[in-house]
Amino acid sequence: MADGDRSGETLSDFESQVNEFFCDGVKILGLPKSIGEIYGLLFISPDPISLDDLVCRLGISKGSASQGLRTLRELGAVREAEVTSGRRVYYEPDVELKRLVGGFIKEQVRPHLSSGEEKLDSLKKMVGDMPGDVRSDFYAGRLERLSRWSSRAKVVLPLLQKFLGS
Amino acid sequence: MADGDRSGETLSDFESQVNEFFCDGVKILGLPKSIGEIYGLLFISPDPISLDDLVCRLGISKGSASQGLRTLRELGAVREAEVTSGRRVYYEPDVELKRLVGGFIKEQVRPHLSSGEEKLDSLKKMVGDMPGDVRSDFYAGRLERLSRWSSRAKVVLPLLQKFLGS
DNA sequence: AATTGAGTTCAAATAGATTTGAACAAAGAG
DNA sequence: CTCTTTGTTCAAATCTATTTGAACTCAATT
Repeated sequence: MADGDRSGETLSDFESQVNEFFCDGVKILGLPKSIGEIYGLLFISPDPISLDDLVCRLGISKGSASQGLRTLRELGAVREAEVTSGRRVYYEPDVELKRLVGGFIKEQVRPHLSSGEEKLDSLKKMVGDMPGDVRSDFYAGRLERLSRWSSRAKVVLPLLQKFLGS
Repeated sequence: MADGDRSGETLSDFESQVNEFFCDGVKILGLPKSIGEIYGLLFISPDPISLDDLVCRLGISKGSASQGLRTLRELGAVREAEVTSGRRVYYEPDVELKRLVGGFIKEQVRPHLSSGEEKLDSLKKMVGDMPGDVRSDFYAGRLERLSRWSSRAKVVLPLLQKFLGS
C-alpha cells in the first residue's frame, strides 16, 4: 500500500468538512449529495481513488458510487487515472473551473434549452392556429419574449465559459 | 367581471402547455413546480390574477398558491398590480429577463456563495493548524483553487446580469 | 472451465421536498 | 361587535428523487 494511503473506514474531520462544502455546491446545481461527496473526496485527495475506496471511506453503497462516478464522468468532472495497479480503475478529478462549467452547461443546460425551443415552436404554432382570438396578439408578443430569452441564453453561455477560462 | 375573464375552472390547452414550459424552466433552477405554474399563468395572462384565481384555475391549494406567490415576490418575479377592485390583491409578472435573473442571483445564488466562503475560511484555518502533515501543502493548494472559483463567480455574476440587460 | 474480483443495473426501500387543508389572523362590511 | 372575506401558517400527507443491495455481466486468473 502506498504510504499516502488513508483508506481507513472514516474521513478525517477536515475531509468531512470539505465534503460538506461540495455537497452544498452540487445541491445548488440540482445534483444529488452523493455526487458532491464523491467529487469532494477526489478533489481533496492527493492520490487517485477507486470505486471501492469511495464505498469504504464515504460509507455509501457500491450502487451509489458507481452511478455517481458515471454522472461525474459524463460531466467531465472526473477521469480515469493512469495507475492500473491490477485491473482496478482509479479516478482523479478535473479541477479546471472552465471545464467543469463547460461540462455542466453541455450536459445539463443545453439539453433543456433545446427542448425548450421545441416547445416554444409548438406554442407559436398554436397561436397561429387560433381563430380570431383577441388574445392572439398578446400571446404572440409573450412568446416572442420567450424566444428572446432563449437566444440571450445561447449567446451568454459560451461567453460565460470564456470568462471562466482564466 | 371583466370581459377578458377566463376564470373557468380549467386551463386551455394553450395555457397548459405554457405552464409545462415554465415548470421545466423552474425545475432547472431548483424551484418547485407550483412556482412554474403560477408564474406561467401570470406570464401568459393579459390581466392581473388574484390568489383565488390561481387556486381555481390551476387546481392547487390555497397554501401552495400563497407560498408560491411569496417566493415569487421575494425573487422579484411578481408584483402587486394597481387594480384593487375590492380588497383583493392582484398580481402581474415581471417579464424582464434581466431583473428575473438578478432576483434569482440575489436570493438564491449569493447566499450560497457567502456561506461557501465562510466554510472555506474555516477550512483554511484547519489546514493552518495541521501539525507537520505532509499533505498540508497540497490541501492549501486545493483550497486556494476553491477561493479562485469563488472570486471568479463573484466577478462573473454582475457581468452576466449586465449582458442580459439587453 | 470454474472461480474470483470489479463494476453495473434496477426494483424496492428510504429520505427529502412539496403540497394539502384545516386552523388561524387581519381587516373591511354590516 | 360580529360576520365575512382574504390570505397565512404549519403539521401531516403525498409525491419525487436518491440510495441501497442483491442479482448479474464481464474479464482476468487458476
